[in-house]
Amino acid sequence: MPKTVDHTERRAGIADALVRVAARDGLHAVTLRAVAAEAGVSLRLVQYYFETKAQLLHGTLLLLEERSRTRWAARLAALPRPVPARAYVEAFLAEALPTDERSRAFHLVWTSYAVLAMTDPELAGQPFVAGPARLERELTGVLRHARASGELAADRDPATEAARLLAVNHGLGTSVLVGQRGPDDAMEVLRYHVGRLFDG
Amino acid sequence: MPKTVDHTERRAGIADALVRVAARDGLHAVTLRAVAAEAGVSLRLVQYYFETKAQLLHGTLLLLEERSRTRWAARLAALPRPVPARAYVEAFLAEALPTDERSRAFHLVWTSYAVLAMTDPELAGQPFVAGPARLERELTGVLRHARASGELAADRDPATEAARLLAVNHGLGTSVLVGQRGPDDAMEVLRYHVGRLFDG
DNA sequence: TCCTTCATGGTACACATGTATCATATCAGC
DNA sequence: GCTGATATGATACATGTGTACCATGAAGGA
Repeated sequence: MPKTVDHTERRAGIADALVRVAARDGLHAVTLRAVAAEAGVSLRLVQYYFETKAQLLHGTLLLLEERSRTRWAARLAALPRPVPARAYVEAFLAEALPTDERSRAFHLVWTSYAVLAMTDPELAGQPFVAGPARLERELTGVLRHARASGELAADRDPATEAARLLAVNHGLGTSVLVGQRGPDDAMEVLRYHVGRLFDG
Repeated sequence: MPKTVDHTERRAGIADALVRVAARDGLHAVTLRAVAAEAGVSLRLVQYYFETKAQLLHGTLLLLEERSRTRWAARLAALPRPVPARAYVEAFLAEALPTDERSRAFHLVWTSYAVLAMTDPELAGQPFVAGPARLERELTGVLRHARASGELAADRDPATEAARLLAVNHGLGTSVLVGQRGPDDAMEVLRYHVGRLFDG
């Protein structure tokens, strides 16, 4: 075998270019040629590493989800054990809000794709619904445990509280993305919410 | 002047066709020809009543917002005076969740357009950010008044609570649109939230 | 050394889309 | 009844897009 190129790395470079284009001009502006130009490669190369456009998008989303999972795991590892529910929740919220540029790009691409999945049953199955659903289950478990240990008040419903947390988080994220609110203001509201949750 | 046709009505018919196409196939599938076919008119007619595609989208969004405002006013008119804050909030939440098919189409189009506005500064100005912002101000006012009258606890911050309400509402709306949750479950969470807000 | 396979460049093709243009029927007003 | 503006039909055009095809350099194994 000749030339020997790291496909994973090449694919990551192209996927990053896609994310940059999408974050700058929107997902509708993501064309094979635009991604190729942004990545500094030829159109043919994008075709070579991702057979089709659907696979390009799919692969990019998978990469984003994997990185998100990694960051989340790193945050969790930095917490004391056993993990206090409040620290867990706050770590989650700090991760799931578009604060810096990278995070903004991530959430923008994700949200755009979610909107596509709303009408395309082909896309609906994949992790773009399952990811948040999984997070919600995990959060529910943490809150349930916290309630059992007395960290959370007994009259709180873990499942509903988890749904509420994800909902308020997503809603604030959207308001930041559209420029209605700054990340700091959004974080303020989230802190208020968490404070209410644990301190009543 | 000949023929005399009601332009407003014609435009409304075409705009409705656009909403149907967008709700069924997504905003990316909204093409002049698709809208024309859905409306049962020729491509030329769509061009005639909306000079350009941007104006078609813009006009449709304006129509949707006007109708939304009308429905909201009707709900408000049905409430007893002076309006109890809790009733006001519950009316708002009942309106702002994609329950039936019409509401789902409305929210889907709105969300899709909001995603476009995230990267297109041309679109960012229009009511698609101002609408929710205005609602948030109104809600803040109602909650402030409620706090003054004792209907809302004194340790609640009206502005933050309003932001939180809109955020959780939007987040739940999105989860319904992507099929993660049914409208009933979402309404359940909202009721829980409102209950917490007023009853502690 | 040669040859097969990988990596990459260039380009053509079919198709959809927004917009512009030409044509025509219909009817109000003089 | 004539006329001119209105409403609508049909179609052409330039452009962008995803995909397919052909060619070629590069390098490791026989």
